[in-house]
Amino acid sequence: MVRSDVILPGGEGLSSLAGFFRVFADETRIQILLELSDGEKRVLDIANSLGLSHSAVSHQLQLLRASRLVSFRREGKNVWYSVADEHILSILRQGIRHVEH
Amino acid sequence: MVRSDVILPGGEGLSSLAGFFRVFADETRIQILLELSDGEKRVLDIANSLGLSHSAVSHQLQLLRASRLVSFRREGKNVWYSVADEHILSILRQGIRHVEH
DNA sequence: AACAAATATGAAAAACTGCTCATATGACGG
DNA sequence: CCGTCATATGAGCAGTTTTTCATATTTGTT
Repeated sequence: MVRSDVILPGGEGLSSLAGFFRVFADETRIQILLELSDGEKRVLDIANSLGLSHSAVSHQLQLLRASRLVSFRREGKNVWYSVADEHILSILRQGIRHVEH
Repeated sequence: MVRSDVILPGGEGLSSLAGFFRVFADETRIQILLELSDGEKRVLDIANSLGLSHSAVSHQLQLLRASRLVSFRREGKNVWYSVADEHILSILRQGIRHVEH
């Protein structure tokens, strides 16, 4: 494999590429994504499952929303979150495969 | 896709998974890996190409070594670095594809 | 041996992250 | 409308990360 096979990201692309990987670079966010891989969940569902404060989860979900890794829909008081698309989980899976050797 | 399709990493696996993605979560390290995707390079080659100090590059290379993302061989005064395996670049490529939509 | 070249390392500053705590917003029931 | 439930947001703190600067190590040359 030579460099020309990699589409080189220039200045701004480089920053968004690093930013993209940075989202996965946190245990809490990974756990949230894995929780959501199970299906739609609300903020408190996730917080309870993972033993985290609702605030911590909400903050991370805002970040995941901003990065477009999760979708959400409001239903009354509740907000249901889900993984934005299959591709996200496929990247996680690839990472898992790598750390498992 | 349901959760059982994702091999769930437990406590320690979760941390190494996050750690794995963290390596890609930095512009400088991505640039270094892209430089190396071109073929073997020395510390100063990389530093000059990217306009960084040799010290900064050397520090990052130690980190990339510790994470086993790069290989290296000593040749006299020089140390030649290269990407450890094709899989690393394939993950980078997948990320690039994603940020490009 | 003395020196220069390439790389490595340590410490400390500067920048960034993720959490907590407190407060705010928005929706529903009474 | 008032209280409560679910979620969101802002400020600040603690811990981590990345760079810089100075110094050390290692190898080759004269």
